[in-house]
Amino acid sequence: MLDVQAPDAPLTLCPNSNASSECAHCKVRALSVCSALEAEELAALDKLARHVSFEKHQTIFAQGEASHSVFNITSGSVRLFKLLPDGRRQIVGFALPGDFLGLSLSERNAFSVETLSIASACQFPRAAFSELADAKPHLLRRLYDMAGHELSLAQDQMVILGRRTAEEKVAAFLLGLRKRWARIDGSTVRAPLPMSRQDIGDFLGLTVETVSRMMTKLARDKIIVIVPDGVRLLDLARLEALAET
Amino acid sequence: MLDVQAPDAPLTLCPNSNASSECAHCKVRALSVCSALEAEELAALDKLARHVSFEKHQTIFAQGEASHSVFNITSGSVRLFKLLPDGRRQIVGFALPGDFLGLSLSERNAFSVETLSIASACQFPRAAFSELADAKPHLLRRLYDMAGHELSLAQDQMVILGRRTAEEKVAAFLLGLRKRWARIDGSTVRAPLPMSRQDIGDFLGLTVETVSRMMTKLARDKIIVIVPDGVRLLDLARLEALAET
DNA sequence: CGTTGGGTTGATCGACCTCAATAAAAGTGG
DNA sequence: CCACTTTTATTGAGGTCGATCAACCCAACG
Repeated sequence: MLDVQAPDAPLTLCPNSNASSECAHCKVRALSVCSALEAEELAALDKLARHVSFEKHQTIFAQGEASHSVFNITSGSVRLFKLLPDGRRQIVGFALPGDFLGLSLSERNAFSVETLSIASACQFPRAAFSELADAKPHLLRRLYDMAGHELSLAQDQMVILGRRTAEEKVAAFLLGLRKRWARIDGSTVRAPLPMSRQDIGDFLGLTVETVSRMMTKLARDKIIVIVPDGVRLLDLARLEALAET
Repeated sequence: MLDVQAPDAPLTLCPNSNASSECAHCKVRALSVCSALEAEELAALDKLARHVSFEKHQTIFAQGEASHSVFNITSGSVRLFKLLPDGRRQIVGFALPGDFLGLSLSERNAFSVETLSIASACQFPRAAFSELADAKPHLLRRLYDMAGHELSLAQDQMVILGRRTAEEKVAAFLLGLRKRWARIDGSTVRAPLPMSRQDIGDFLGLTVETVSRMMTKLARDKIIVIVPDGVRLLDLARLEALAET
């Protein structure tokens, strides 16, 4: 895993050979699938890794296609979504640096993934990765724990989608996102929003307009401040009261 | 795992010793976590298993409590749900025979589980089960694959909750449930509904009344027939058209 | 600058919720 | 097996939250 946040990182595929011994410098390693692996396992992973970079709004893989690779996001962020035949879209998640794409290792992609910004990732061939998981129980356990965590987040999202009002949805979304950013950059009140209002709406089961209205309502109530590229959470207590679990 | 569907099975905890060598007779083995395990692994699982039975509407475990056990449902069915402080409820899933409860192996239960009918299960101590998973890579891999499958179902449910109309929700629910019953009893058009309309509503993000109205609408349109304890799916094609992925 | 892709705001509409009544089913005790 | 209660399901009438439709704003960018 390269240090992909170097400003001059090329927007191209890097040859596999470049990836070796780069895990040691990886900024997201502590957050990602690679954490808590032994040296030998990390080395084996390293051998499979190929570092890739993507432009803004580029498709990484598409729903329904055969799945060739799994990815570990190293910089930037992406949206995971499902499309209905009539064009309705449900975003099933956003992946931030350190997040893993392809936990379910299925033959076909269950959703599409597009970047929200320029982004980079470690790419692993799916079949080889699956075999490595079978050969390295620590890795498999790590994947299992991550899948359990994702499952739990998905269930939280079901509550949000099924039983919360528009205002509660937006509050819960902002809190959840801030929490995830906190792991990455330690920020405590800033929540960058690399995704559009439309994306937020498609994640929360709302329209753009409703998301916008709820954001301005939260801002008018002095609970958040809308800043360029994100929000600042002013009143965590009231935000949590709105999003109460 | 006992043959729990014996009509005179007592509604009590069975001593651990009774469970040994019973996996061989388990009716749900082919469907459950136990499938695709080697003899030695199955024996190790068997040693941890304790067979338990539950009455109708009994709580198996509750949201927020420390998690002591994981379960494999052997008969009957249960609802998995999350409660908000104000009483709103979101059902995050129904478990049928063969389904596993506790995939995420977390310290605290993320949801509550209640039976919908009399039910029975194989109970395993969580800590010992987790250790066994680390010791038996086949078991771990099986758990991982099941978690990936559950995650995929959860994402499908997000689409249903976020982007489908009431009628589509009910149609998708009935189709999904029939598919799951088909694995168990091979039935092709019958979908038993052990859960109440309220449960269905809390699963789909609807009210009881709306569920009832949509069911009668589907029945009026000759797409389903409402029968005691369930529905019969008359027109799979039209039902699938409504639920189209 | 014009154009384009968000984002915000307002007015109106409708799908689903709420409240209420009734019906049907499932227990329960005699 | 039958009154009686309790629970669950259905149906109707009316209200509301969020969707829809439609302007308008604003910043980025060729």
